Amino acid sequence: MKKRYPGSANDLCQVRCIHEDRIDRAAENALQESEHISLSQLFKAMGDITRLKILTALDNDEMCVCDLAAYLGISESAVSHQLRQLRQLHLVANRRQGPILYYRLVDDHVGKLVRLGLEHIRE
Amino acid sequence: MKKRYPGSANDLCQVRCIHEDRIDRAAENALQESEHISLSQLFKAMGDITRLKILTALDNDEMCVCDLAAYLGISESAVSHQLRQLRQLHLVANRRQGPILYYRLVDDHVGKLVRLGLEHIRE
DNA sequence: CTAATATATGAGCAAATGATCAGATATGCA
DNA sequence: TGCATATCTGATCATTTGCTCATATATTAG
Repeated sequence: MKKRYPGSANDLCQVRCIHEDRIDRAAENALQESEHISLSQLFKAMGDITRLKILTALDNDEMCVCDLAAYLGISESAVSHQLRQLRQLHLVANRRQGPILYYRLVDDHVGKLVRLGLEHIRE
Repeated sequence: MKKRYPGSANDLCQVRCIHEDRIDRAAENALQESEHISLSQLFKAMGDITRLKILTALDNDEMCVCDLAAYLGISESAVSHQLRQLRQLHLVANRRQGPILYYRLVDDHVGKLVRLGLEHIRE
């Protein structure tokens, strides 16, 4: 049941396309590429245990960089690097009080994602 | 305002602990280490764009390996490798019909996480 | 201004990751 | 049994990643 997949770079390349209709349907219903990129960046940010611990810690209370470093047992530099990523993804924000930057979650999306994720792993 | 953080490996190491109370509270309210590990594995699985596309495709309909390979434009081997990871995390399951394995989402957690994630990136 | 604190940033490196290729396993049919 | 199809798996490699170290910036106190 070999088929030639239309649009294939090389017509001679026989792609084993069992269900062309499903492939087309998947392509039609798919998210936009930009959405897939943004979504994967969001989940990737929460997919590192250090960043995840930062996020779950901030879900309780705002904390400064050296608090987080002491809590996590890693250098402040490492925390700062990770916080920059989380900032760029609009997951965390900060407010300055003198020399200290207090970080917090931007909104409750992270909290909801964590709770939903816990549902999955606890099943 | 230097403090020595109790439990520090080296008592001479002066950790800059501004808010020891917040650190203690974060530690008390924290998820278990095993939960942090499992959660980060879940999000990491969804944090790769190829795996995420597999998951969102399966959210529409079950598909076999070569369907997914054609849809994604990568080798069937690559798809199989990623599906193994998703299987091990109980995100996808399969049923065999002859020589073909049809993959599907195990439950709706992935769909919910995706929809929640989209809320965040669309804000 | 100078010193000290708090954080950010760039370079560098070891470890993790995702893809491909080659080869193994499993199923169905002649 | 022998062959083709569908999938899986191990090895390999280039890229990405997260940390540390050194250094730069920003704020406050003296």
